[in-house]
Amino acid sequence: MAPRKAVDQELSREAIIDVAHQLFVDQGFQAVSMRMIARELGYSHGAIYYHFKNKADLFYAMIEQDFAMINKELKRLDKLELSQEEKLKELLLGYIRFGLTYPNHYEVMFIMNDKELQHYATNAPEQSYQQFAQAVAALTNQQIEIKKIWSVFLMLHGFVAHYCRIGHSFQEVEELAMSHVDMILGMIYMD
Amino acid sequence: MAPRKAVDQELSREAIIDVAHQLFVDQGFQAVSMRMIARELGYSHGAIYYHFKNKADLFYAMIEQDFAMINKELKRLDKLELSQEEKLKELLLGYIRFGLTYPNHYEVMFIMNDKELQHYATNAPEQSYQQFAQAVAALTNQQIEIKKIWSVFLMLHGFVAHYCRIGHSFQEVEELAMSHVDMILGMIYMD
DNA sequence: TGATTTAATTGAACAGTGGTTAAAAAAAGG
DNA sequence: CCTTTTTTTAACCACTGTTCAATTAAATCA
Repeated sequence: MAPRKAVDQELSREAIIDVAHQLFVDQGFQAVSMRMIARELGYSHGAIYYHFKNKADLFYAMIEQDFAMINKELKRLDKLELSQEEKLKELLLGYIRFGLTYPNHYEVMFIMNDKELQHYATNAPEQSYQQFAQAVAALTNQQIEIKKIWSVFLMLHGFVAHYCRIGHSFQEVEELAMSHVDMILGMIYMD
Repeated sequence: MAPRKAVDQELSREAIIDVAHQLFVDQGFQAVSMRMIARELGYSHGAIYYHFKNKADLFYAMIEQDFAMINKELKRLDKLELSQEEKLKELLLGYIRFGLTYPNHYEVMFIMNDKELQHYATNAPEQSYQQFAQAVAALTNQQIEIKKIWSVFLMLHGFVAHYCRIGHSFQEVEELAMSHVDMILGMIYMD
């Protein structure tokens, strides 16, 4: 039997998540196998089970990181020295940027409908939307209707969902995203 | 060996497509196997291969039907006796109505995402969009920018995709749909 | 230092799954 | 009766997630 690897090349949760991240983003949950991840890492598939209970456990450890990222993104926005209008614009554009920078996680949160994963992530989208809605309300001094915020959210979601699906990066569609956001802003400030 | 079934219950391409459609929409391309489809039909899995070359062939035949359906819907609108503004509103609302009345078809056409089928999943919706865009351009006397039409499409898509996912019918969200459409119309007629 | 314990890794094994093919069989049509 | 059409079934091979005894490097202790 082949020997255990030396400690300076020991496998870690982070290393597994990194590789799994690339593969999941590239091919989706179903298409990626534990053996593929292990092969990519240069380890045997059994080794992953020492660090993660199972495939779903690995997947959720992975997206937990990116939920933290959304919160960080919202806090980053709060600290910027901008006018309310500029902050609002940055919020909307930031939503698109996040969705297209982490398309797989966006898919899990707002698009994917996988029976196996649904048990874990059910209320996550709702929570995320609540944060978004509160930010929008604050940045418009509560002048905007609830219904309108919801429409704004769906308008952004439509953009991200589409370009997520056809696999475009944020850079590739940045200009379009900006014009999309401008139209939404025009609608917000219109009576 | 078990006998061949009597002719009055003969398997047909249509019957296979019907069952496959439900399963594909519910669970995605990868998660649905030829054996599952056959089991649901009450036939053995080999029988499907008499009617379709392989799994992808079955999927393509299925999606072709769906796109034919949306084109028919667009032509129906053209014949209505309404003003341009009313037609435009009916077009946008009709898009949502179609998506939520046939959520299975819509999901397969515009939401479902599978690497193995990405070529088809990007080209076919593109054609459908072109028809939609031409209709919008015509109903606004070509006064609307191309970019704006595309944004309108994505705004509608966001609405349909979301309520498709959580399984709401058109009736359940009709009011919200109308206010969503009104916001989009306001944006269209604004400079 | 050497012995022992602990942590990490391996690879075989299990119990399935998948798409696809092809020979055999039987119903239908002529 | 013979041919064609349709269906079944076994078989092939390459997968899958997961478990677990065996194995070995590192860490700890005497």
